[in-house]
Amino acid sequence: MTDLKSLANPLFLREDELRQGIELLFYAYRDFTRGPDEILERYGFGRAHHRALHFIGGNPGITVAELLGILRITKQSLSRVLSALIEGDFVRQQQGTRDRRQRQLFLTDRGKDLEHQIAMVQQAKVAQAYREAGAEAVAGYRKVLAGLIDEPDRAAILRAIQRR
Amino acid sequence: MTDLKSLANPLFLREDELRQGIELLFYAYRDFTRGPDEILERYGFGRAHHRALHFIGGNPGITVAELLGILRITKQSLSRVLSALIEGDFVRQQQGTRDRRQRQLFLTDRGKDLEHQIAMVQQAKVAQAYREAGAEAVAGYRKVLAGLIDEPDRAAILRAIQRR
DNA sequence: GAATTATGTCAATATTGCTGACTTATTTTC
DNA sequence: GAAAATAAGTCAGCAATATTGACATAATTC
Repeated sequence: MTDLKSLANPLFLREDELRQGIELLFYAYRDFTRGPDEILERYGFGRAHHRALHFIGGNPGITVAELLGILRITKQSLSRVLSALIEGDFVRQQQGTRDRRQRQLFLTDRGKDLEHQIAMVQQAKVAQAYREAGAEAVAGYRKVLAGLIDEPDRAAILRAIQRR
Repeated sequence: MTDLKSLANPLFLREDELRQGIELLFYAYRDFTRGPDEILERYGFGRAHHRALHFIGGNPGITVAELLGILRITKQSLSRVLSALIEGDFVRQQQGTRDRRQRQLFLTDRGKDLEHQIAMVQQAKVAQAYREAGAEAVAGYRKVLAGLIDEPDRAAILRAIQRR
């Protein structure tokens, strides 16, 4: 411990500790997306559809540009996904009130059902992990993940998340 | 439906708290993969190549089957990625010693360089988040992420991660 | 009125994943 | 020692998700 490793790293974060943190994120994300994938398959949808459903569900009236900013994909990629969701009556568009160029997005009842169905699976998984880890660990989990969000949007994202 | 809901919430974990935990994971993962992506692009590689490089680098001599089990993709998907890495002299194969059917995988010097280059970027990001959050938060982060890993492999993964 | 913005659309392409069928070499089992 | 199982590789085809660049329309802002 008082060896080369900590000398090489002035902040006492050993390389293998950091590697563990990185791999845990990989494994957790890998397994976290599995449940949703199985449900979505039954509707002919994929992960991209779920992300759209999720963020429209959590932000009713969100504009296309805002959604693009969250998902960090191109307009064309989102377009395909949104078209499918609108076509299947999971999402509806409404001309913006304050700016009529905008299309505000909302879940239909069907969309709410599907979003909720998937959310329950993910929430059950997170709830179980939270319960096993305890409240203090949860606070740490949130703190570290927040720190992994890139500036300069971190503050805005944290505000948006905690608004609800 | 009502069953799922109560399953998700037996310990007074409010839905919006769980949603926050879910979204933090999404945002953190989104930004966490950005740095690597930019480096990989210069080599004509993608995220899949990085995952292979990473786990071969961390587990020299890993077999194809073991790597498939970690990545949870099919043999054919891995094959394309592995072929490109071998072709470009980033990875080399060696017939297994204990079982000659196996091909053990190793990084070449070139592969180690690239893996290291990307690892530095990711480790810097994690180190910064760890520093900002503090040691106690880091423990919580790890505890919750570990809980998100699916059984029955969780214990084996945790052992493998901590072996180094 | 001109410039900018929000959205949508077209065509082409890349990456990453999938399935199913089959082969070869090797090890294990009976 | 023969049969079965296993590890790996390969082929052909397909699907989801992403990309870029160019262009069109409508509405807002300057």
